[in-house]
Parts: sequence; C-alpha cells; structure tokens
Amino acid sequence: MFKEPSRTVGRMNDEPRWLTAEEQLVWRSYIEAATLLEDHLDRQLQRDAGMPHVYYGLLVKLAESPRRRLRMTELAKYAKITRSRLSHAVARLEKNGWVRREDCPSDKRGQFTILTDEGYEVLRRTAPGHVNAVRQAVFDRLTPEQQKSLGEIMRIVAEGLQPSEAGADLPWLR
Amino acid sequence: MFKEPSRTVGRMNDEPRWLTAEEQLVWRSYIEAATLLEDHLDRQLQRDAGMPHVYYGLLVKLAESPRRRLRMTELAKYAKITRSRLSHAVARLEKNGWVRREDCPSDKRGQFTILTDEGYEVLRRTAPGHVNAVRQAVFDRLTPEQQKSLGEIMRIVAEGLQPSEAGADLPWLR
DNA sequence: AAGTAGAGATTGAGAGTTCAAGTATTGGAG
DNA sequence: CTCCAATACTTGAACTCTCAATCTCTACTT
Repeated sequence: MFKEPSRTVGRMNDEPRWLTAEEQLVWRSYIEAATLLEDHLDRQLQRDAGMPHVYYGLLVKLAESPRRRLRMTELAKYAKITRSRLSHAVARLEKNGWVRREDCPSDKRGQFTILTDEGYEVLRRTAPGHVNAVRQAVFDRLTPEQQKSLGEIMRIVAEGLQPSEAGADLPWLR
Repeated sequence: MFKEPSRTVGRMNDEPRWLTAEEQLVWRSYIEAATLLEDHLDRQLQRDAGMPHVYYGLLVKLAESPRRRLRMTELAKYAKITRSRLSHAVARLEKNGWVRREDCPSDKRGQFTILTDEGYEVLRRTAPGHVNAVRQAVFDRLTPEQQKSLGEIMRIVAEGLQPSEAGADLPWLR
C-alpha cells in the first residue's frame, strides 16, 4: 500500500508485512465498494424515507422484535453501534414519531425503544424501494456462489471484530 | 427482510422481490462486518494518526501520485467521495499541515492538493500500524481463495455503482 | 446496612458529512 | 466577439457521530 516488501535475509525483521499487490487490489476494491454502497443506500433512504441507512436498520430490528421493542443496549448490540450513537439516533426518531421510549419496570435504569404504528407504516411504505436498491446494487450482480461466499467472508470478518460472546469470561484463552 | 414472498399466481404481481432467508443472512453479515470494520479502522487511525480512515486514504492517494499532487476532482473520484466532502477534508488536512493547495496554472478554476513532507512523514509513521490492523481484521482470517473471491465480488459491486465511464454518453444502452 | 464498583443510558461539545446554493472560469454556439 | 451552459471548487447550515463526562440505579462485598 505504501512500500515494497523487504527482501531482508538473515537478520531480525521489524518490517511490517505490507500488503502484496494482489491484496492491495482486493482491499482497494473492498473500500471502494463499501464506500459507494453505503453512500448509495444512505442517499436512497434519505430521499425515500427521510433517514440514513443506520436509522432504517434500527427500525427494522425493532419491527422484528417481540412487541416491537428492545432495550437500548440490546438494540445497540444488534446494530453494531455505540450506545451513545443510539441515544442520539433514538432521540431523532422519537422526534419523528417513529419510535417512543418506555421505562423498564424491572430495572429502573433501563429504557425500551418501541416502534410506533407510524414508524411501522414508514417501514412498510419504504421497504420495497430499499430491498430493490439492495438487489440492484448487490444480489442481482452476483452468482449464487458469490453470494454464499460473500456471506461466509463477511461473517468471518464480523466475528473477528466482536467482543466474542463465547469465552468472554475466559480472556486468557483468547 | 420484512415480509414473506407472495405466492400470487395468475395475476400481475407488484410484490417487491423480498430477500430470501439466505439472502437476508448474507446481507446482515455484510452490514455488520462493514459497520464493525469501518468503525474499527476509524478508531485505530484516529488514535494513532489523528484522522479518520477516509482522510488517511486521501493522503495515500496523494502519496502515490506523481509529484504527490492531484486535482480536487480527481482525488474525489479516486476516493469515491463528493467534491464537497473533499473540500472540507482538505481544509482540515491543510490546517494540520499535512497537505497544501496550489492553483492550477492551466485552469484558473482548478486546485491541486499536494502532500507536504510533514504529511508524508505522518503516513510513513502510521502506515505499519494501519496495515497491521487491516491484516488482523481481514486478510489473516481469510483463505487465499476467499481473498480472491472478495476482490472479485467487491469489484463487481463497485462497478455497478459508478457512473460507468464507458458508454456514459450512451445512456440508452445501459 | 452501608459502601462501592459497574451497568444502563444520556448529554454536550467538537468534528465530520450532506445538501443546496454560491462564485469563478471555461469552452463552445451562434 | 458575446452569450451561456457546464465545469471546478467552496461555503454555511443542518444533521450525524464521537468522545469524555455525568447521572442513576444495581449488585455485591464486607
């Protein structure tokens, strides 16, 4: 990405393992596609649903949850965002009337975020357009094998970046 | 993602083509990995280099360019970001002394962004850490086949989202 | 029964991004 | 040569995100 791999022989090698030419191409493709895609979906949803992609994702998670509600921390975990970011997001969605908060009865610190009927309606109205955008940008262009492959690859990458559930209490084993 | 595919037979079908269960899993994995990864790299670079991932990418593009300079529009195109975003970004990088501007002699509207020695130095110092982060998060976890596959897939997706160069003037052929 | 470390969530300020509108310049068309 | 649509880039305001507090409440621990 920035230097040639060193051909150093016969001595300690502190040289970082630079990306090979092929790896660079892969990485570049990834960055470009990810940037363009997120950008594309953000614009699509901003235009058609009045919110960025992340916010849409939050509503989807809520819609899929029992009683259309989730605790903040849970929602944050599912959406892979920080609690702080979620707080701001929910504040905004609440202002839109798409979501409302409710105190958790069993834990006074806790808050539920609940998808309102209005929020559900927004989702119902805009989901088709969004699915269509995703299809056009991704699935319609890939063979079934590539789709499967993409799933496996991204699952691996995601797992590597999570505070892994299993064995989380046995940090010395990681 | 939100509804079951309809089994409608024998009439016009306006029903959007919802994602199948497998497609949903793929998409979910993609979103999660992409979110976690961008987040991870942003944090890593913010900590070690004092800038977000996109800004780092800009410096890299400049470093790779002849005379370490690029026209704004060009740089924006390479980095897949809008000119507006780039303007703000360059303003910030300029304030850091990592980049400077120069007027284009042949086109008075034009501006070059030029990587300063100081900017180059930041890159030299922080590149190893960044490459390492990328390796750890991505390449070290994937087989060579998966790496190749990822490259092909993302190249396809990226191409689909670009204002395709070739035939751009023959929109009816697209 | 306090005392306290930690969990759940929010806040505000600063940094980054978007969108629409702005300025300046260029390359033709007539 | 004049006009003007298109290009190159910038700007400001509104919005979003991050980071470091902060606040409240819970669950121990002693």
